Amino acid sequence: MKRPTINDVAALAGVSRATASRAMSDYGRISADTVERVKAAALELGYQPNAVAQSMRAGNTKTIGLVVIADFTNVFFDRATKGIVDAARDQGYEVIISNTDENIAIEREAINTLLQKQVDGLIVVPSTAAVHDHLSPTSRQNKPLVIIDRMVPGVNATSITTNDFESCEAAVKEAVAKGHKNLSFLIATSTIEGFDSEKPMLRNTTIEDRVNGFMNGVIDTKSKKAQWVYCSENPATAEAAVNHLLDSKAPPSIIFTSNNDMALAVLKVAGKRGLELGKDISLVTVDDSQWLEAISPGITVVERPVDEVARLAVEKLLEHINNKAKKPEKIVLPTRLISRGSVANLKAK
Amino acid sequence: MKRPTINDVAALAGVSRATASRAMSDYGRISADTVERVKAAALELGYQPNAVAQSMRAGNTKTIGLVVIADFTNVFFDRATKGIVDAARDQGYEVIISNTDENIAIEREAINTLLQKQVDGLIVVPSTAAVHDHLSPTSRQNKPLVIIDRMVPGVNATSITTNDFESCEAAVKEAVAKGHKNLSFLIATSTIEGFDSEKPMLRNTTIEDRVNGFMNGVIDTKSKKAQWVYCSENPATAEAAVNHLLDSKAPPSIIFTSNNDMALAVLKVAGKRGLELGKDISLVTVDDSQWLEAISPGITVVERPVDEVARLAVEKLLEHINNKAKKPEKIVLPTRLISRGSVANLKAK
DNA sequence: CTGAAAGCGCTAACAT
DNA sequence: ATGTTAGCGCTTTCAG
Repeated sequence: MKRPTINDVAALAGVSRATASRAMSDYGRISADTVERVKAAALELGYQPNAVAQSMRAGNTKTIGLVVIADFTNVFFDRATKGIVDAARDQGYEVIISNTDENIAIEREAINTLLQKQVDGLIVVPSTAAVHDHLSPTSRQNKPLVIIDRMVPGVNATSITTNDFESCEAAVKEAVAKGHKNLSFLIATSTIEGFDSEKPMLRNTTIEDRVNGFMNGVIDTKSKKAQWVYCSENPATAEAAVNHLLDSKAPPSIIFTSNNDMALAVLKVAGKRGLELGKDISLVTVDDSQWLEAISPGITVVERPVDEVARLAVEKLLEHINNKAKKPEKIVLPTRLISRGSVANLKAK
Repeated sequence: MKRPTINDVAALAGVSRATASRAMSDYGRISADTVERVKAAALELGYQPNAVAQSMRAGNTKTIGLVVIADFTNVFFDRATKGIVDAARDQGYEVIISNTDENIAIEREAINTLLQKQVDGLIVVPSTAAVHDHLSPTSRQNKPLVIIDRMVPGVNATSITTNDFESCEAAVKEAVAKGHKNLSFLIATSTIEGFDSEKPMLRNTTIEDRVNGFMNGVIDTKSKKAQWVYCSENPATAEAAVNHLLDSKAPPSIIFTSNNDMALAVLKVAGKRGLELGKDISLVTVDDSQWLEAISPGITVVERPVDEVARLAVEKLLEHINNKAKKPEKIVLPTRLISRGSVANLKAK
């Protein structure tokens, strides 16, 4: 009743298990006749090789570990996950997934567990740029590592990120060109409670990049009025922050949000206040989703090449695993501003 | 430069590797003194147990395989995946993910690979109810299996599904109560090309369940006019199907869609035609997302308890893995109709 | 309380 | 062309 092993196959075929192994993997010198007999025996027994034993012997598991945060308000990480799983499978690798919920302690533990399970490499979305001792070559047993979505300065590993700066800047410029003079920015960050106009420490380079892009847009366009609100990721707080903006003395005509959590808050508040999107209030966010395009008006967005990020992450990781890669690379992929109806053209009036 | 093994720890601590192993796992009779010395040695060397070797010995991997379809237009599978990964981790299990894109050949292969990797159990979203030889106890080496989202009649395994029938029926009744007399149904199915009003073979019980729920609603409310369109999952085709409905002699006042792909098509077409949702055209769909609630008007939806599905799937699977489970169960969880503004109240006029 | 030895299933040197 | 043997790293009898 137990799974057949290569020994059973060998016995049935009347050969030694070394021969059986050779026959199954088509290596070494072996007669076509034997191969056939062994394969027939394997088929008859329903033999399936035990990958754990193979890993034990070979010293590799053909498995990579993915440490990621799950986020259901944008499809970036979901699509990245799918992209990575699919790309890995194409190369004969499976993926073990860990979700960190952006918690560094969980991230640490996840990486540890993955290493104990002997993954051949790691793809990580680091929860913070501030702590990275657990990503050092020693901590990761010299296993290859590719960091995606965010950079972690100080870690000697390949990273695949996106150039959010430029498109965020472009978004501001476009809004100003359309006549928006009173701008506002709603930035999500887990480093504070509630919301505040003071810029706090930002935990990751991606958000920093977006903020800088927005900022530069403001400077370049010489916009006088620009309000900044940094806000915790809590939905209720986000709505409060939006209300705060709209209740200010000089309410903004447009809100740029750093992610879709914040954009949802804007939509909700707009709905409650009866404000029409793209008319009474304008909105720009980051990370495209199908629904952002489908609703009316569609929402203007900074789109990031998530499939490309995923594809490259696997490609680069495997290069390192197979020792074909030299030095770590810092790859930054371009983003794209997709203009839709959520930004009102104030000049047309 | 190599990872230290238990032998290295034993050597450093001056004990046999059997003793070292005992010390590390706190089992058997062993002096507190030795335990301390061994653990100190382990710490000094940065010893991490090799889970592959442990699996080899123990005959289990503390890993489960998840075979799922990725779908970015609704969060059901994404959230299920997260729920499963998190629940598994709580119990000390990791999850290897395979995406099938609803392709039976890939599903077969994925299950096979997972079994070769010696997962302790499988959670599967079967791509079709029609084929299931690969899910039989023999094909899966008698490894425990839990099927989610859809039932596969004929497979002897625990399944966790949702009762979409009732809420879909309720949705129709509510719409009729609001004065809708001309109903339409847009059902996604991968079993046909293009779209058609003839009911094709449906590949899974979940869609079947929704159709039956809608159908029963029509019957119960004695609605005379009801148009049915079965449509391939292609976005362009879906839009064409919506246009077809709206261009018919008696255009429906409401469209019930079987999933969010179809709902997006309705939104797009409505946008292009300048139809206002919840006024000129009404919409009900299945599977809630944050954006369905955030936009104005919100979209009425049949919500399924995805987190509960995930939690239960892991719970039941582990019961089977630990031999605590008796017979396979067919668990059906209740769904809920969430009414929002996308269904116009025609009687109020 | 601890050590020696066996063995999980596999493959690659090393024979023959 | 095939068989014998060793060993990947670990845990668990079995002895002592």
